[in-house]
Amino acid sequence: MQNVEKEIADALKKILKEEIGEDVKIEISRPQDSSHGDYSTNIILRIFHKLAQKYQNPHDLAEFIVNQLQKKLPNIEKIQAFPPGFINFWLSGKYLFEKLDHITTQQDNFGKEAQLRNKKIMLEFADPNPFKEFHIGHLRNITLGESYARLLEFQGADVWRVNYQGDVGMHVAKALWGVQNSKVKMQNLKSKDERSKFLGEAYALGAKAYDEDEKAKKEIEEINLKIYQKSDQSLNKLWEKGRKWSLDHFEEIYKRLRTRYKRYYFESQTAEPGREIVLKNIENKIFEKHDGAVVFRGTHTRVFVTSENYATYEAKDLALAKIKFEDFKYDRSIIITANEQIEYFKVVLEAMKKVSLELANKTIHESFGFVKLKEGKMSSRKGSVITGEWLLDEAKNRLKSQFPKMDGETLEKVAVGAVKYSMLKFSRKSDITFSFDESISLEGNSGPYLQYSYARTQSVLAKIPNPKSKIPNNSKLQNIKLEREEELLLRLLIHFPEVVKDSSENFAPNILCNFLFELAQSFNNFYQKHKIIGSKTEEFRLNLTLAVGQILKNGLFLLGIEAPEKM
RNA sequence: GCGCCAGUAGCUCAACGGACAGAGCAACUCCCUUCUAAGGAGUAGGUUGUAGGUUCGAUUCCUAUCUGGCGCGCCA
Repeated sequence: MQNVEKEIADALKKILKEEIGEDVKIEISRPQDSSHGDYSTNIILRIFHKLAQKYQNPHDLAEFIVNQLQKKLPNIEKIQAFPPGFINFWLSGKYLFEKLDHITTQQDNFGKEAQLRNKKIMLEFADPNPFKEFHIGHLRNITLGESYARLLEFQGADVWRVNYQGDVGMHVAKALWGVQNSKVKMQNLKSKDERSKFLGEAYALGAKAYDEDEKAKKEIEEINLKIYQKSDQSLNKLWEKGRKWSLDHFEEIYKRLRTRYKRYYFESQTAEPGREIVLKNIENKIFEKHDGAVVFRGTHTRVFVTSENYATYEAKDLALAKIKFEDFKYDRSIIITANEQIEYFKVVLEAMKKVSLELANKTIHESFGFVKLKEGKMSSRKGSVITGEWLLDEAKNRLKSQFPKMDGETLEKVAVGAVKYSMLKFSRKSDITFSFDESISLEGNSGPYLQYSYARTQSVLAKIPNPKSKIPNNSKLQNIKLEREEELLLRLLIHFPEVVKDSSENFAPNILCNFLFELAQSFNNFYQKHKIIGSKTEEFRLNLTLAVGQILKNGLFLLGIEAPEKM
């Protein structure tokens, strides 16, 4: 199908070039208010200063351009200049009906683009640390990451989802110290819940001791070194056991969240090569020795190898980039972490630029905001953490008490959908204040609202034996006089591909959330006012319902949320 | 101390430098003999932290200032 935005932009570009003798960049957007048309541009206001001698004001120029454009755009039936100088475009009925047809034909592929075809993208997200809890910050990370992966794939990219987990380092040493000094016996713990809870408590114990007790601090530092060197047999065993417990637990969460990783990377695997990279580059002055440690002087100074001679997170990341590239010759490598690592990555990338310019240029750090708790503070060192699993279970329990008859599968889909949506609907970079009640809300701008709207479309369609056979041809449709609600819905539907593209390019699932919410609202309004089955225009309305259902399904998929047929 | 980010309705958040600053929740009115009421229609709620500036136009950009969060050589 033709791309109307491009048609408009090209036509405008040509006319403006004749007027001012140079190329201008034209932006076509969807007006917030539907009374301003299906597409709009502010280009006249932007370039008016160049033609101020020839025209009285921007509106006059806009009028002139509108006249030039008339009849040049086959899919546009009305063009209008609006003060102070906007130009607004309305799509033709023919185009709208063709598009509707296109949606129901394309089905699950509707909205797909080929922008990123043949592009290999490495996408690292989640990054929970074994021995520590999978908390709601990780939940936001994994939810954003999975959605981003799907958005990129929808644009044609070949995406490798990878997960980098810190199985060595001070946090592990603290947890192991906690294990050794805990009264609880590991062999008594049978269930996965008990085990992950125990590890969380052990970490809290170790972290507290590290801060408050000099002797414990020494012991923890020793444990840390022993793990790096793998020098202590019994400690190794403990480490392997705890590590496995954690990873098994994480695996269950990934499954519930419908995320599958292509590769797992571990810090135990990047530490040594990372250290080597750094040591190798002291002589050429990229890194420098200072107070026994090896540091890099960038925007600020960071330690890459400690005076105890083990690699820090910084050094490990240098090796990770290399290992990743050996596995998958990526065009782009994206790492998703919380905002607090922005400055950290700035310096690591500065160092990487000197060590390996090629990899550094392909690497992008994308961050997201902190998840605050409305109900109180969260701290893993104090053991007062809301775990991802707890939240999912809590959502499910509350749902169950409200809908006792709902089957287990749907319960899970809706509960997970509610939690995921609550992480996606806000703009990615801003901190969010997280509330249980809102995160598992079923009303308003929520995951379940979208799922419910989808189920509603399916429920209507299920009443008709074969709704697809009821799709009329276009010539028949064009004589239909549309109701207000139908027209608004139809004119909204068609923007889905643009929204997906926008959402993908900016790594902003919230844009898609907002659109889907608006769409569901518009459909529900239509549904409330007009009877679908048995109406005079039943065929058209079924077709519209089919298209809405399809877009909700595709959109929810891109958010990583499942769309149940029934609720 | 330095740096980064943010302050928008009672609450939680939207708004490529654009058109009367929008939603959801909470409050108040209505709508189930009708395809799913997890729904729909409506009312009320704002000097966008403060003071300047740039612009045809500023929540958005700049400067100052206040408040909050985060980050700053041996954690990850």
